[in-house]
Amino acid sequence: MVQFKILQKSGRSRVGKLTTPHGVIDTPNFIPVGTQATVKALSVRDLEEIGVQVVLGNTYHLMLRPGADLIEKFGGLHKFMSWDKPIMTDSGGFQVFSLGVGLESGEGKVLKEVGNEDLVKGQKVRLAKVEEKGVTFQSHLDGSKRFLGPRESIKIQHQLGADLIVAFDDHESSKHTKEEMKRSLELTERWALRSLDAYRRCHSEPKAKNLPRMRDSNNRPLMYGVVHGGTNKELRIRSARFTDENFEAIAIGGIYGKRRDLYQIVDWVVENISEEKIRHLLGIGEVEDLFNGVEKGVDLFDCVAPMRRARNGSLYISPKNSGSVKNSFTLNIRLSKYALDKKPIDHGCLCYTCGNFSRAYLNHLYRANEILFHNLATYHNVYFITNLLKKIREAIGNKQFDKLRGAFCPP
RNA sequence: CCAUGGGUGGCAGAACGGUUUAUGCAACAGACUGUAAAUCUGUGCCAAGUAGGUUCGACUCCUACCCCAUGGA
Repeated sequence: MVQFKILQKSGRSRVGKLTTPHGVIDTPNFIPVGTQATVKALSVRDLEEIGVQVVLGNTYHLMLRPGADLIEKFGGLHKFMSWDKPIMTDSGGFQVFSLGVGLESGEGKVLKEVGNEDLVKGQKVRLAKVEEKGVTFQSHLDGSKRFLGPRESIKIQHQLGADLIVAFDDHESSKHTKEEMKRSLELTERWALRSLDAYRRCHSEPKAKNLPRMRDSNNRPLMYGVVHGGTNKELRIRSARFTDENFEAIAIGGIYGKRRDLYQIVDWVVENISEEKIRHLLGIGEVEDLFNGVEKGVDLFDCVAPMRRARNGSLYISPKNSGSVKNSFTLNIRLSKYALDKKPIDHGCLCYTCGNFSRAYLNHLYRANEILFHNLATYHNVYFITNLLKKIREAIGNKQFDKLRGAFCPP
C-alpha cells in the first residue's frame, strides 16, 4: 500500500510524505527519469549518494528491450537494476505517440475514423493506429509491429514491480480542434477505466489470464490517473474531476505549450481535485517550473532535462553564481571562456563534482569527449535539482518558500 | 641526382574548364521539460605551394621553380 500524508502547508504548497513498498518519498520532490532502467551516466551508488529517493523507468522502452518478462524473471525492476528505493513507471502512452513510427503509411482513411494521428516531428511523418483497445505502433528498435493498451501497460508495470504507476492515456498533442481534443479526452477516460480494471484484476484476481500475480497486497503500487484536456479550461476541469473521482493519485499530463499555459493548466486542475491526493506534474522539471509548480500545489515532478542538459554541457548554477530565469539557471560549460576557469561549476554547491573539479577540467572533459564528463555533469545537475527540492521542502516548513522563490525568480 | 605520385579551408578529404567549390572533424554559438539525445540546429572559415602562361573564364590545362612521399643510383 502506498500512503500519502500532508505534513505542512503554506498557501497551496505542501510538504508531505509518500510511503511506498520501497520506502518513503518526501514531497515536493523530483524524480530523475531513468528510461531504460538507468539514469543515464549515473550509478545507483551515485543516486543514493546524491539523496535521490525515487527514479522513473519507462514501460515503452523496457517492454521493447529487454522485455517485461525478462525483468520479471529477474525479480522485477528493483532487483534488475539494483535499486531498492521507490520506482515509478510511465505508462508508455507518451512514447507510443511521440515516437511510435508509422504503420501503413499510405492509408489514412480507415485509420482516421478511429482517430489516427499523423504526428509530424521534423520531416518524418509518424503514424500510430489508435483503436478502442489501444495503440498499434512500430518499434523504434527494429520496426516490428507492437501493441500497447491500458491492459498491456498496467500488466507490464506490474511485471516491472513499480511502486508508482500511471494509467494509459491518449495524447492530444497534435489535435487542434476542440472536438478532436474532446474525443481524445474521452478515449483517455475510457482507457483510465480500463487501466483501473486491469489494476484490480492484478490484485483481486491473481489468476486472471495474462496478468501477473501480486504476491503481497502490501506491494500494491499507487496508480495515477492522468489529467488531459490540452489548454482547454472546460476539458481540463472535466478531466480533473473525472480523475479525482476515480483515482487516488493525480498526474497532470499532456503539457506541450508555453509556460503560461502550463501554470494555467495546473491551476485549473488543482482547483478541481481533492487536496489530500498526491499530485504529479508529468515531464516538467526546469528550475523555474519547479518553483511555480510547487507554489501551485504540485508534489512530484519528473523530467529528463537535468540529465539531458548535463550531457549537453548545460550545468545548473544558483542565483549567486548568476543563475537566472533568463539563462535557465545554467551555464554552458562548452564555452571557451571556461577553459581557464578555476572555479567549480556552482560555487557553494556541496556535490562531489563541485567539491573536486574546476570548470576548466569539465570544459576539457567535454571537449575531449571523455565519458567521465557525463557522470560528473549529470551528478551535479541531479544533485542541484534534488537539493533544490530539499531546500524547497524546508522552506515551506519554515514559511520561507516565497523568500526562496524570490531568490531564484524575482517577481 | 633520376623516376613516379602528390601539394585544396585549422586538420582530413572530394569533385569540377564556368553563377556563392563539397563533405567530415575541429572552432564559434544556440537549443534541450512523462529520453530514438555522449543529441540536434546554426555560423565562420577572407581555402588551391610559388611564379608565369593558355583561355571570354582556371582550383581544374601548360611551363618553370619550391616542397612532400615512395622507389632507385
